[in-house]
Amino acid sequence: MTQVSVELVVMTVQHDDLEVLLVRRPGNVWSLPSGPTYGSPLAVDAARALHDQTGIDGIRLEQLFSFDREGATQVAVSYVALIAADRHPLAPGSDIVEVRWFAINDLPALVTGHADAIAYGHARLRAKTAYAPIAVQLLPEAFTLRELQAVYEVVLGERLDTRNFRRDALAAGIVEAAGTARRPGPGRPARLYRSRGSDFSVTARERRIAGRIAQPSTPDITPE
Amino acid sequence: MTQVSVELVVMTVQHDDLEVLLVRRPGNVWSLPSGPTYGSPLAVDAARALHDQTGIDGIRLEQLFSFDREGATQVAVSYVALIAADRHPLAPGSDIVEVRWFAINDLPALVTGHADAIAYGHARLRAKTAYAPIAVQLLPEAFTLRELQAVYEVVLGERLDTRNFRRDALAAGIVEAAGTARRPGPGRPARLYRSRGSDFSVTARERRIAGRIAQPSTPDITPE
DNA sequence: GCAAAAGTGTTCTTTGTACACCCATGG
DNA sequence: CCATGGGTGTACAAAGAACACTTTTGC
Repeated sequence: MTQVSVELVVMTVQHDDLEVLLVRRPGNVWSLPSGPTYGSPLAVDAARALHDQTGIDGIRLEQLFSFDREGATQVAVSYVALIAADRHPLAPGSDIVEVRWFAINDLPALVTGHADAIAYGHARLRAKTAYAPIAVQLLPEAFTLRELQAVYEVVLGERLDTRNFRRDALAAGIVEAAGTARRPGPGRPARLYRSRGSDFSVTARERRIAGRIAQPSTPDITPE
Repeated sequence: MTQVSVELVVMTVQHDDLEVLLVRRPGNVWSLPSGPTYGSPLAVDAARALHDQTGIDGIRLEQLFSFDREGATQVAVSYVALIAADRHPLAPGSDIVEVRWFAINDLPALVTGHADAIAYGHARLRAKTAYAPIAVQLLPEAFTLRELQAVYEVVLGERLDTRNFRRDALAAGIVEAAGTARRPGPGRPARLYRSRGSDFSVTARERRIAGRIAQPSTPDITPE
């Protein structure tokens, strides 16, 4: 009976904030990019919807949750992704009037249920922080440790201690030195690092935060 | 286009082993209990399939993953549960020839993809161990700490240190004393405990184990 | 009195957290 | 020479891991 649709929670770090990608169809409120399935693998259908509606392509998607919303006749399989906004110019698709990044703490009115999906996507992202080198994919090939830390702080929504962060990031071996930056303005020039693509865990406070992710409000079934 | 089905990874601890519930339809190999959707909330449809095929009722389901398997025209939304086998007698449904618990390390030939679903369900269960009082729902109202430890050991597939386990379980405050057991055979009689329903974390090795759960092999989409 | 299971504490190591000052540069 | 941002180390607290013997009972 039930039909399947896909929807995407695509996030970025920009303007010192975590932002989500939203689209607006003519005469509608904002919503997550979403679309029907065509019988390809779901993730392929999701990638297609994303490409058609926002112009974004070639990103890694991770399945998030399948929502069966009150009164909906469809099951929406959602995907999350974290990308570098500046490497993915936006191009609204034909039935889309607007595509835009919104700060996750300052969302516009949304299609029912999409706010939940975003919240859950954010939780998943925070959780991954504890064991995956998430930030690295957001930064240019070479970056400073302060930039890396800034990304983590935005994703976690929490200030990190610089000394501990550096110690942990270096110890985890995700980065290797790559020269020295020559940024404009005053201040000592920073060292540059590049990703070593290995496994990561900034084992500290992130792990605590990561621990418990409740499922979104699909009602539990517990009769009697 | 795509249709939705539901399937269930229902687990128990029995015979010193973690077991999964499987069903067999006439002329078929074993499979997870599964069924179509009827437009009710998915979890309700899942509960119905479980009840119709196995006779099991009234259990708490948690969404696991949505599988879109190679060549399948359906998306299978899977659910996990952990129950006490002895409190749920099995009653094969009308189109089922056999319902049985199988040790998770000794599964029969299965419908394609179901082994993955089981493995992922097991991983999820292990992960929950770190922060949820999972074992308590498997034991009778009053139980000994050794019984509780045995459940954890089976779920984690790992031997735990008795002294550390007791310290942590008591410190976590999930159990309270409830008299003394008088089990047959030699040996000092054990104290009984009952669940206090509070939150739990046997914070030790479980957390390490819990950390990383990779998604099952839905192929990642990463063009270019 | 011995076999069987229950119960109990301490030490060491690792991980996490808090915290304040000097360094290199541009203007 | 000062404002700006980069970089560094140490001490304390908490959590985890390892480890062996005594107690209570049935037979």
